[in-house]
Amino acid sequence: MTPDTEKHPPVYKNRYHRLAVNLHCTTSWFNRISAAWLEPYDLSLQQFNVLRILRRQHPKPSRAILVQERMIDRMSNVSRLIEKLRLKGLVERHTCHADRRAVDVVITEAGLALLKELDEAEQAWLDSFKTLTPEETDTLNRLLYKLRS
Amino acid sequence: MTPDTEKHPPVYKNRYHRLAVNLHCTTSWFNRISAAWLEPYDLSLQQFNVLRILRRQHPKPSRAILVQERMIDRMSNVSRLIEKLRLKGLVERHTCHADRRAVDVVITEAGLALLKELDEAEQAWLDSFKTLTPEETDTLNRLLYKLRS
DNA sequence: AAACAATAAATGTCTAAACACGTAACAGGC
DNA sequence: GCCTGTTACGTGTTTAGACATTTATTGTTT
Repeated sequence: MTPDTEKHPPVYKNRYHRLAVNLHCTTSWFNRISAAWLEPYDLSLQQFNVLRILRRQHPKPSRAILVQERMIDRMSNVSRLIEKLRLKGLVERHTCHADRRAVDVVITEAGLALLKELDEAEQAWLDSFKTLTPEETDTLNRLLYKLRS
Repeated sequence: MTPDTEKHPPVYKNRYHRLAVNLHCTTSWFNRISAAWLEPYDLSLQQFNVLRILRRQHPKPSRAILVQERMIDRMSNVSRLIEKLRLKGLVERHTCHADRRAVDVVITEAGLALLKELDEAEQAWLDSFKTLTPEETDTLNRLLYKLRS
């Protein structure tokens, strides 16, 4: 389950080096469990997040560029991602009246319904983190935020 | 620099939900800075780690499957990854005498020299984490490890 | 020894990300 | 209105990852 790297750990130069390896393991682990919980719904974590961004604006439309700016993993491929959601019937896309370069994206009823279903399923995923106590979770949140700042 | 998601945060359901988003941001951030520091050496984090696994065994050869088991990001494409390192002259590959299904992989002098160069450059990368105090780093290490357990 | 299963690598295929570039629309200066 | 630069999006291409399948070799059973 866990990589053997943890059983045969490299000799850490110092605590910061240890953190680097630890973060690498964590990113790998996080990507695995995220993909796993969304897999039954045929969504990627990216797509899930875009849907949530759209829901936060609903019923107002969101321009594609706003979605891109708010995405966690920046990417230049928002067009393709939105197109995939559209093909699944989860969003609608209309060229913006005010600015015909721009695209207005709106989450559909189907999209909202899926998100609602996911909201419930999400708790099971979040429970993966319950190995940590509430206090530890708060500390981890604070430290991760500080790390990136 | 940081995604706008942090400036327009979603309404967190609870601290664990907040952790999920936080981890997503962290994985994204970590992948970015990791790729950035290795980019001048034309290595991926994966390739770097494989070289380190090989160095830990040096001068003994490592079988491909051992490398795969110790990799942090598991993947089925070890063959291709090793082939890329071989094309760069960083490793050598010989079919194993004892078991002709297996492949012995050894890091070359060039590979060792590159790693030595990287060891020095690595410190600059690790300094990215110095926003945390030593105590905070130890705490973070402990919490991340506990999180995945 | 023959048959069968198990193992170690390699490969094929499909999908997604990274990056650069192209295109259409707008905005401002003249 | 025309020119220039900028913006918003789309697309083409290359590369890497995920997953399944294939091939060659080894071990095991009878």
